[in-house]
Amino acid sequence: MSADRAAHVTASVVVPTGTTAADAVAQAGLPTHGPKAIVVVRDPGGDLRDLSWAADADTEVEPVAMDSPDGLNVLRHSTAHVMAQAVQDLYPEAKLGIGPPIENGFYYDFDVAAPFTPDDLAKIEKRMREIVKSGQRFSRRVYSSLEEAKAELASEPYKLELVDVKGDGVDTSEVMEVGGGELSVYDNLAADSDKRCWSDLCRGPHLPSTRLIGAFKLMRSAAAYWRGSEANPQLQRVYGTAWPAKDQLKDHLRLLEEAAKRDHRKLGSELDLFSFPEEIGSGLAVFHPKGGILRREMEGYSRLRHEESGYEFVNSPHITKAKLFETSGHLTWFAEGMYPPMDLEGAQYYLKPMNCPFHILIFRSRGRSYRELPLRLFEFGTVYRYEKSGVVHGLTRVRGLTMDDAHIFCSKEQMAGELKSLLRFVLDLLADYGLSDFYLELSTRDDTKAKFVGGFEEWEEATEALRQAAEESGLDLVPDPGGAAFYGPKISVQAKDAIGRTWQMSTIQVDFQLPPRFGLEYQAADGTRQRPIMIHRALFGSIERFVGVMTEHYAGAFPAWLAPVQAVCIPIRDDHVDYMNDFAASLRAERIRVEVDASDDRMQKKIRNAQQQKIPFMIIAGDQDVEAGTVSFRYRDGSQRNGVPLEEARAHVLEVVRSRANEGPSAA
RNA sequence: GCCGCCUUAGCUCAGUCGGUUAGAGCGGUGCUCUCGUAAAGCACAGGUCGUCGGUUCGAUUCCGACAGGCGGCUCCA
Repeated sequence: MSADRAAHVTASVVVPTGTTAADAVAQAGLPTHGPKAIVVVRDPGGDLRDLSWAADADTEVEPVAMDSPDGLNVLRHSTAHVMAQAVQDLYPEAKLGIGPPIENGFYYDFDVAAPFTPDDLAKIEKRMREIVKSGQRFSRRVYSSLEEAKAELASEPYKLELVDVKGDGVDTSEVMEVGGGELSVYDNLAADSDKRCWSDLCRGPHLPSTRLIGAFKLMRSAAAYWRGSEANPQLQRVYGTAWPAKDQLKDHLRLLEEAAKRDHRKLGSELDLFSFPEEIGSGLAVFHPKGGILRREMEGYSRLRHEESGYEFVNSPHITKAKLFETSGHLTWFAEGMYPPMDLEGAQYYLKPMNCPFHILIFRSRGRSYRELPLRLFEFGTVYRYEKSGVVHGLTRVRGLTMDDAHIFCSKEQMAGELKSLLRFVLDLLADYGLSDFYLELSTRDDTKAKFVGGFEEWEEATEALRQAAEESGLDLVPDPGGAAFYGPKISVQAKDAIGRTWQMSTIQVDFQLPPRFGLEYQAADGTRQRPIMIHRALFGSIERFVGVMTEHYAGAFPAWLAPVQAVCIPIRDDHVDYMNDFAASLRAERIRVEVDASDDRMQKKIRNAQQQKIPFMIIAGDQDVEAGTVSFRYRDGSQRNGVPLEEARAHVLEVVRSRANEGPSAA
């Protein structure tokens, strides 16, 4: 049981034979309304049941409160139903898709003639309020047969399709509409009569009443493919959020605002870090001087760590003749992700979408001995990928990117150890940049799907080695069956940022495809020729994405060691400029990035400017400080340290920067 | 790539129901002010209203295509 869930567990109650869960909850004196209301119960089999569920034998159940993770899902799922009812009230021709709860909210898909406008959403929201207020009851009903279900759902083509999918025995566990051993429908009944207002094919469970929906808001509408496939028609998806109480909705909206303030695209231009000039093309960034410093610092520290960990640095060109990518197989399986070729002197050249083939050629440039393994080749390699126009997004999804890419060539025997130390290395390095909350995803082969390269045993061995490395890290490991590339399984490191959003960072991938394609081999101790195992890995993913993630993680207030400008000296009057220049020069001599603001702004304005630029140290001096031979610090958090002797001030800045501390600085 | 929305000064945004000189704040430049912890004052410069085409006597405004952006879907470092 997760800690999250444990915190919400209420002592179990017994539902006596022939009575309902609601009776038992009321009997136990548990809340039945308000944000902490018990909305469903968990039966001994672990399934969630409506409060109207009746026991056919004395049954011990666990009451589930609305503000628990399961309770929130129920709330949001029920709110999705309310929304669908509102939509069909207002747009009777709308056909229903699916409407599950998601993180922080829910969505529902509709087939409508025209997409929803913001005005439509406002109308839908208004209608939803009426429904919520009217206190409709959710009532479960089970279809006695497939035919009965189909007859009732005759006007809902998508629901019919779901019923049939279920009939096919396909796993539909992720579809809320159908599940378990029966087909059920939820009727919304008017509060004071048993009049049926609306129904939806659904496995439930649901809130007892719409009145329990404390707060909700429709967020946006967008198109989504039916059942997630590009080949299917697009439905209109409406996203909403729902909470047990109004304050929680407010908090959630505040969090979204906070996230918007951290948006690296916005901060990127505010802090003059990078831009995407239209003239260059979509998804192609230029880094301005300040963004350039960020990259240089990030790359520099990474280089240092790689050097210490036995990596060798290589370089490779950005374009190559087609043959290389024919050999590697990229042109057969990655062509749609590549820029089209250019014809030169009778040959076709391609921009490289990946670095691996180049590193392979370096491995193959001469005979290799087992004594050289593991051979770790590292490069900040810039690659170009033709991303579909709709997916390009800030720095996190671009068409030109620089990977901190390495390929490790090792023997089969070395693989497990190498993976283990590699994962440790990855996590340590990310932690040095201030990311510390991780989980891992293990992407494995899905045997029911596409073809795979390599034998079953190779896959097993590599997957096991990855799994062991992951497990030894002690981090949560989320399986991602079928997520592997066809040439090998992988671990990806997901990092949570300062406000809890997760980003895919590093990937560690075992490759069975390329070594044989390029005929790689080395000479073993016994004189035989062996094929090396190849591991691909990128820690930042791409420098561009990493800059974006760091920007959002720190909300632009970078740690002093990364900050493009580490200190600004602010003279209070013109005649303090020389004093500040001298002090700045003494810092600059220690490679501190320091500026003196000698503009004719008032010092309050200079502080405001430095604050907005999120500069770690503001160093101020006026008459008092000049006379005393001191300076005064103001930090980003507004805290101050006044009258610090010059030598001490200098040592303080150096200490904070050189420690690569990711917190502060602050006087606090 | 698909669906919807958006594009006016370096930035954030007004505005034009199709009609002489398109506005504001910030930012920039100049001058005045010389000031102790988040915005001193004044003045000036800056826009062929994303691009191309169409409709019209006349288009920044209406229509279309394209480019770029935003939110999703699919995909992904």
